Amino acid sequence: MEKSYQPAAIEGRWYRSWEEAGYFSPAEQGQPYCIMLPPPNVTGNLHMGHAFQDTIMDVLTRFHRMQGNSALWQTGMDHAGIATQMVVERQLADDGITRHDLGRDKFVEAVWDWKHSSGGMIARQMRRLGASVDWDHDRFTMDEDLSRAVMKVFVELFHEGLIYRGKRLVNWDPVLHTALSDLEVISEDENGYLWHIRYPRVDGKGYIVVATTRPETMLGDTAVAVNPQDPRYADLVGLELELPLTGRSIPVISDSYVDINFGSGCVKVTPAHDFNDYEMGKRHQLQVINVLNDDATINNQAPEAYQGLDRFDARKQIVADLEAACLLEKTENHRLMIPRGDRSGAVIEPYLTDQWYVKIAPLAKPAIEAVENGKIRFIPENWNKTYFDWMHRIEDWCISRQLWWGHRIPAWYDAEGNIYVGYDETDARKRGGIDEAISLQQDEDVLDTWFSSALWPFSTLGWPDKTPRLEKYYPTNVLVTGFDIIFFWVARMIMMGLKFMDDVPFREVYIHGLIRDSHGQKMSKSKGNVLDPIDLIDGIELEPLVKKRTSGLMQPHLAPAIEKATRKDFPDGLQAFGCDALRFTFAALATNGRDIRFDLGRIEGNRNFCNKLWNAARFVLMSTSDYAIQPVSASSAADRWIISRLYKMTGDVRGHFNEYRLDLAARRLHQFFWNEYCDWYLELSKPVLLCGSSDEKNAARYTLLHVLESSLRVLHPIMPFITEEIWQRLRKPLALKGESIMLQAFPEAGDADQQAEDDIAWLQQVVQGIRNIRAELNVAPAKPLAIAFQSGQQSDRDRQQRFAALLESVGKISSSQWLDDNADTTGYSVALVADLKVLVSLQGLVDVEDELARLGKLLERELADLKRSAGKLKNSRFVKNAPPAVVEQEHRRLATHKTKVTGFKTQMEKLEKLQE
RNA sequence: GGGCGCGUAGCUCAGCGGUAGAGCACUGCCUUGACAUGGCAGGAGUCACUGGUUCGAUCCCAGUCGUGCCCACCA
Repeated sequence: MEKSYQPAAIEGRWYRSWEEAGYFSPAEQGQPYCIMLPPPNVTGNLHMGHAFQDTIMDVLTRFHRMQGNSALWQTGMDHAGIATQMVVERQLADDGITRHDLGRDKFVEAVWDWKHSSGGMIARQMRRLGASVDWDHDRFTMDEDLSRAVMKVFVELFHEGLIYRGKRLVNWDPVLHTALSDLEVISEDENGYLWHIRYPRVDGKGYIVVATTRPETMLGDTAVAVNPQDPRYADLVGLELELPLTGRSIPVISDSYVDINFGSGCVKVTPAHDFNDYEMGKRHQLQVINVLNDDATINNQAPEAYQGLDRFDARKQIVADLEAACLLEKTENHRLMIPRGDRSGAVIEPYLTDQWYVKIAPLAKPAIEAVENGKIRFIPENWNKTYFDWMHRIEDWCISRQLWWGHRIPAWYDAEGNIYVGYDETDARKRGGIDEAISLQQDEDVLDTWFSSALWPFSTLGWPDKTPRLEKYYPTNVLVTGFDIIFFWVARMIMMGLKFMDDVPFREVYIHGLIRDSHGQKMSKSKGNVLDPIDLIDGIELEPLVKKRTSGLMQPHLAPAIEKATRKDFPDGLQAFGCDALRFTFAALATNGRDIRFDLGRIEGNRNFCNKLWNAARFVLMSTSDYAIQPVSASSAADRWIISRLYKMTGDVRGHFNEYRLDLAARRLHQFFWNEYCDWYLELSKPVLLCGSSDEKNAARYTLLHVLESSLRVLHPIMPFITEEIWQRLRKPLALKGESIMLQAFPEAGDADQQAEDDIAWLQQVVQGIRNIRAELNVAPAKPLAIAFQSGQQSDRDRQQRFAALLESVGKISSSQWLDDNADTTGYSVALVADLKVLVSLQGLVDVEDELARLGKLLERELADLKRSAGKLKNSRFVKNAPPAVVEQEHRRLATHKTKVTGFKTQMEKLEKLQE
């Protein structure tokens, strides 16, 4: 074996071999266990969030696969309507063409071409991560099967009255020229103005002042509203006002929506361009005047002077014109929420159009109940509150998009505008009773991407056909996802699953945190703080990293700052840490419900852990390879101890995996393997291997191998590659059956061996006492020491005898002896193990004063503890009220501290006498 | 305006009713036949603040401050 672990050499090899062997396909036998991969966008690159999430899912899948379950991790990709269309349009733009130049069919063809040539990036990256997904059943939301599912759902919901077409205000993206759902609109605080405008009274008796943040919409005003409780305007209601710049006049109405205390208390009402005004307009039967085109320029409903102007240019012009007409009372700075499209970044307009909607209330009700009655459990639990909040206020879902890439809406119109819905035109005709003579036109729109994603848990398994896979794996076990798509995806899957499968899509939803950079910032291309998981695996030099981060920026002027920050944060680029170190780091950071600051220190430490594992294996193999190993049950205290610890660790890790506490599992594994197996057991095995009897040697060799092999299996879900590589090397010495660690059984926990645990705990205390003396008194670590024991119990004498050889080796002891209780110990340095004195001969080694100082420090600590224990026990309320076990424990502590205090004190007195 | 988090060692984070933990960083010693990506031994925290409940609070409750996120129609 190499002297240090070289991940690059083995990772790709093992992944290929697993995939070729078909190990990722679920086993025929066993309890079904299924996780749905949240399908990444086909345009996407694997980012840290994916890598984190994939690691969690892979750990769970491998863990259950090793328990003999029929484990399916369903993979696939999402066609991501808007995102994908934008990518391809941008490419066309490079050649100076628009999609309209190509026409719909040719454009869709171009998207498919693009998908086939460059849509597989994420799948390749997932392989680098070791993701054990079932590639044989890879799915894409635009596949024929899945499209059939989409059509069926649409048609059925339509004929049930749960999908309808309606004209109302939607969120309109004037750059992409499509409607968006509420969720795709991001509102953020931005700086703006509040303009106070005078609307003159038609009767010539002065004017009313209205305050607005959007003066350009006044062109579509059809009323001014005041609060009915507002005494200032009570007698104005019903009056007509002159709408400036338009020549129209509009009424004053009263509506309790108006806030008396905001602005002037008068609101201009523009039903066509504001959601609230639209509602108000309905209440008062106001006229709805749309003054915008679909690209947000002013249309011909407005005065000619403004027609064709962009809305923001029109705003400037209108403000100027009002000012010129002395109708602008004042302009104030004002913070307001600006809605923007999550893809285009364009300011969204409320816009009156015909769109398709899902009537959501009937679907939401059972979906709420499923969480209420525990059929679905959120982990951590508090997310169900977020879920309920949203589900209780949910509005009908706008599902039509004015795009070309996506599932085209299966609706046809005749010349009168009647609607016919069916799987295809023939079906639609049949259902509507229309013959060939009447010509029909299919709806031009496609469905929201999330419409097909909502069906993912059953469409990927074969629905609407009753396939064995669907039968076996639905409902799935757990959904692993980020909180950011609880509304977009999780809630909608629950609704659709209950509606069409009559059962929940998953029993648990594990919500993980967001991966941030080491400063707590969200990772994003424009911030230039993105880490590529593949770079963490393979490593990257500084210059290519800088180039990667600064090229292709939307705002190129940010490049210098990004370059500077990158050079500061990663002066040497990134080292190659390997996949297992990355995965282990993700697991260790996967704490419940908390965002994650990704810190290079952590992954470096875990890379070292891989190396530790590698070298421990190297040692074990070097110590065993030339021998025929006979399996034996452990007999020595050390052998029994490490097995007892292994059992404990295995049980703990199982529990942590089952509770989605990958962080605790990783921590526990690290602690066991490094601190118990390597630091203690390996060291304890060395003297046995060197000079034990042949039976003892065999037992030690077997235990070394056996515990290593079991640990590898417990580690495998988190670190698949290194565990497989080492496990393969253990097959021969342990005569293991099976081809791969992937398919081995996950170890079972077993009973603790309390006697062995007590024995080794004693030995550790003695050794640590000696080491402390050595270090504190500056005795060379390699210098053999003469040791004496004094006082203590019979059990101390027994143990000292049984472990003499181990003590000599691990404690670097040259000789040991027992002293009478009254023997002179002034020439010694002392460590206490309960009432046993471990004495190190000071002769010529140290200064008495140093020893006094050392003992003084220890004494001080014991005295403080003694005082605390005594104080507690003196408190009668404590003794009376605390549980007996706690009081008992306090008594034991007090006794121990007393013994130690006495021990240190007497030794110090002797030394002080010596000094005089 | 509502809701959800978070504030524990220099840093990143566990713990969440019985004497404060890990990794990294730091200090000292050590190239010991697995590993210097290492070993051994250390130093380091009034667990944000103020009250309350309790025999006992980092942990439970209330409030304050700081900080992050989500939702929401105040023109």
